[in-house]
Amino acid sequence: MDMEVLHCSQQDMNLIDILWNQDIDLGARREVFDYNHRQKEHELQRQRELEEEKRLDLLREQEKALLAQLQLDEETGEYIPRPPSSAPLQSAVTPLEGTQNVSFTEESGDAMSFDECLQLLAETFPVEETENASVCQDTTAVSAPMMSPEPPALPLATLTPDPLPPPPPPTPTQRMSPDLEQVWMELLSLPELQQCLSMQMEDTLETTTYPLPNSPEVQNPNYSFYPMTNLTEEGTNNVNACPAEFINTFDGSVPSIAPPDNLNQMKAKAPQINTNFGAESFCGVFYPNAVLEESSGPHSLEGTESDTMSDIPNKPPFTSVDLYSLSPEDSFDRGKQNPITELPDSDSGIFSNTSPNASSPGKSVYGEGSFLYSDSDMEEMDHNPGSAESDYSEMFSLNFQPDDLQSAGSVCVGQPQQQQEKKPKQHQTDPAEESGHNNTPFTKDKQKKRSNVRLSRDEQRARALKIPFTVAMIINLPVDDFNELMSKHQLNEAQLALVRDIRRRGKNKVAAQNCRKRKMENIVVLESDLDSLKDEKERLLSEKSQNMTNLKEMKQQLSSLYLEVFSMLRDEKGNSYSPSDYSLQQSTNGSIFLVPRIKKTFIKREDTHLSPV
DNA sequence: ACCAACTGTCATACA
DNA sequence: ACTGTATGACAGTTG
Repeated sequence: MDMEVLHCSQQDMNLIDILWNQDIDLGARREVFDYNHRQKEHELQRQRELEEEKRLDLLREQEKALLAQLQLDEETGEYIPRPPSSAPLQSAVTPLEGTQNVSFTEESGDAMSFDECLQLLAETFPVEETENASVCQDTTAVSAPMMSPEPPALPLATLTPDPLPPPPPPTPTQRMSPDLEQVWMELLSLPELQQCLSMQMEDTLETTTYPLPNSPEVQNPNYSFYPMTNLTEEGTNNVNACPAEFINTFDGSVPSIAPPDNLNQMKAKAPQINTNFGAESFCGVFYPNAVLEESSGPHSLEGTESDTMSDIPNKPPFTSVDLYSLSPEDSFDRGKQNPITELPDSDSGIFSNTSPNASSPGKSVYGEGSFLYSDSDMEEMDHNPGSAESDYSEMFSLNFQPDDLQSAGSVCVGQPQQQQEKKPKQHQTDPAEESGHNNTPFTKDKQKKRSNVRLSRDEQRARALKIPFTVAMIINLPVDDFNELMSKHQLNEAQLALVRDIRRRGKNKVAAQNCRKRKMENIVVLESDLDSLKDEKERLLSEKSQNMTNLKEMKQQLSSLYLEVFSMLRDEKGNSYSPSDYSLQQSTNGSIFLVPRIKKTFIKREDTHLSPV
């Protein structure tokens, strides 16, 4: 294993060094370079995983009968043998089954060739799966720290040449012998296998990318990618860690990859980012010259690479400013007090793109992710009608307007023009707002402008009291984090009061917006109900009219029938009864009586007898 | 100047 | 008790 890592990394590092020496933009080149390698090795890894899974299935069946010691597989729900070293391997491998199966089933055309490759691999390296499993375990163990008994990943600050976070101690089978490694390399060179791998890579590119320990940048301790990979893996949990270079490139986008339920873990790990990483430590290495450029200009890579590549613009936030635990005052000053550095180093620097789905407007669940939004991101979301977050994008954008202004130029991806308009406006209106006067409105969106005014007031208040946090942080941090943040900094009473007021106002503002939104929705619903009720009323009236018509017709028919019956009645003398003198009445038992009308008056007075017909 | 709509804020109740 | 949310009411801003 180590040999393989060293072997691959040596080649890779040579290439990298060449690129470095040639002053090539490593941000792009490296990705392509590493990407291919990663794809290939990733495919191999997956093949090994699959093969190992098959082997493990056999072992399970055999050992099930033999071993009394059983263990419940968390993934499959079935009991599997628990050897000292294989048990964690199983649990580490099984999570990948789903992806593998999907990938295999999808490529029906090359299934045979791929299976052949697998078969060849299985026959050639019957024991190597464990090594591969260790790799996978590396990923899964970190991604599911709660589930795995393995020790946590290495401290991020600990940069060792060993790319693997400390998985369980390597067993003899986990290490690849040089011979096997050579065979592996030969296998990799097989055109057929490469074709299969390329097919697999296309699938995995869209879904997942796994970090390979023997990737060059990981291998080299000088590259700070690896810790970032670890970090990301920790944060993204099951999200299938991205390649280190990707993660490094869009550190800010990582949370967006993570499902909402992973935000908590992200949040838990966030401080480590700050404490263990200097932003320049890993960005400056790879983007010594590009950091500032990327932070101020559109990215050529955006849109040309994969979807995840589009998140590159989010890199500057992390590169320039830490999360809130990193000297907030510093970031505050940089973001607001220094107009020059405001563009790249604004508060939005601490924001990263996160799925807003994880946050509900009515709750503080913006939590980590919400305040990690950059305003430009929020604007993008606002301008993206098709996004799922469109419902809440307004509120978010309102929340983060101050950062929007401050960071207008920092991540000017989509609307540099508009943001450039906003920024000078902010500076001009700030003094004006103090006097209660507002200057010309530049923003098209009145809503945004107002929120800007409001939040800029709070910003100014916070600035006046030297509150070392951003308004967005104050408002959107969860209670625990907020309290923790408060406890970390010695704030006087005025500062505390202001911070809590800002938080209260910010939350209440959102609540008011929600309330009004609901109110409007209720009005719409009520109007709709009113319309439907009107329609119902019309329908019922029409039905009533129809029923009246029918009733009238039936009465007429009954009257004619009545007369017809009367015309057929005869007395003893054969004379017909006069309808004016007699009437027909039906008793409860069904019998019909001919009742003299004259006697009706009688009936009232004296109960006369009725003559049955 | 007036007005309507929008928005932020406060006070209060409630969970 | 604290925090967040909901909502009515009020005031400021804006077109």
